Amino acid sequence: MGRPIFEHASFLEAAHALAAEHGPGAVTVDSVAQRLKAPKGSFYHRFRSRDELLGQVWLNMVLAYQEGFVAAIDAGDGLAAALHTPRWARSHPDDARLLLLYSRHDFVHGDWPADLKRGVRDQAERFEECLARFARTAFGRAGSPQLRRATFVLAEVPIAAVKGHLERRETPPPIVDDLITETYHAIVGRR
Amino acid sequence: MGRPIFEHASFLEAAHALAAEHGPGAVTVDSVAQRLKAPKGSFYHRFRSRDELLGQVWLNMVLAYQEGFVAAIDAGDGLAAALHTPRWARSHPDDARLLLLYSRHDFVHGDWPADLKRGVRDQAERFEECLARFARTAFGRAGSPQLRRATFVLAEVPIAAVKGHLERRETPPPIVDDLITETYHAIVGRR
DNA sequence: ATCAGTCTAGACCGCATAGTCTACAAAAAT
DNA sequence: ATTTTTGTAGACTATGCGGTCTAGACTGAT
Repeated sequence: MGRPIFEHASFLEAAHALAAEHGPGAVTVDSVAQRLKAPKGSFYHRFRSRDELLGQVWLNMVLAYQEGFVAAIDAGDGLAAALHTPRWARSHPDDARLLLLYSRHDFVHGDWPADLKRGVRDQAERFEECLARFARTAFGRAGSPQLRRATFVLAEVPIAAVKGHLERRETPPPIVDDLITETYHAIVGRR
Repeated sequence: MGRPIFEHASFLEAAHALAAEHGPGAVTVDSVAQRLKAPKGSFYHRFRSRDELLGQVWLNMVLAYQEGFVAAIDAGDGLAAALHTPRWARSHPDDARLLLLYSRHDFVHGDWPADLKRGVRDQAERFEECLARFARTAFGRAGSPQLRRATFVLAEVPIAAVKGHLERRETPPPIVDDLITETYHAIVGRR
């Protein structure tokens, strides 16, 4: 076998692992390279910057998270969408920690690389579209107060209910689902 | 007038202002000193380290926030305690941003200075005591599930409901209080 | 008046980190 | 066989930061 080749994906994996272990702040170009035993030059051959690396890591996670959420909304099941967060947190504890405990800005400080900006915008749009669709079916229309309610019940509450457990590195207990469900019924009614 | 004197409190104020404007990460010893036109030496004359400065800033804010919360619990008014967060966010938008949008660890990385550790612990204890007291009056006892419910309804939900607005630098609209109130009644019942 | 203690003043040091540069080795194209 | 391309290799640079150090000015006690 000839000289080693360091793949694009390997850098993403290494960065993801480091972030999961010590937080996104600990993901430095050197630490990533060191973990792969790759030289710095190889890194900068694949990535324009550290921001590009961490932006990709973040975007990948968000997209994976969003999939189940969008599917639940597509199926017209608002409660399932609300419960997607604790369920996903149980099956993907590392990603959940990174996504819910840190913010986008802990991954990429300042401006995002141009090509990723696009992906981030699309992702946000798709999410807002889900909220609007839910608001229409649950509340009849998608005006500002209805959207506000939708955000509360589908995003804010589920995330808040799960956060504390993620901080303590626990898998969210069943009571979390109860709390989310009770809140859901209180806010949107039973239908 | 003789040479200038740079007070302890001035450093705290400058640090607080900088944090409010650009986030706690932007509070560097140099930036604080520069804002006061004080030399670095004066800073280190008053503070052992950057961590001590930011720890004090954080602790002051938490204590001020907690006051109203504890008062509501003392008065036996759980709903008022839940609504304290949006109300306080309206009257202290800067502090609310710093406290709710960032974590303790964004102020002091790693270990806390010994003397502050004490304050932080006391603060956490006082808060948990409030939760326990509320759990007893609202749910009859303060077992693990009751405490979990108390945390949800008094802390997690109110903070989550307010966060998005703080991010956008809006004052939380009245609907936030509605959502918190509806959730409160759903979780603890009406009494 | 003198001395000790307090505080300003800012140059300086050490370290971590993002990013560059040049050299070279292997593979692919011609 | 020769040239070009691709990617490894890692020393080096630039920058920003927390923290130290020494010099000296002001203040209050004696």
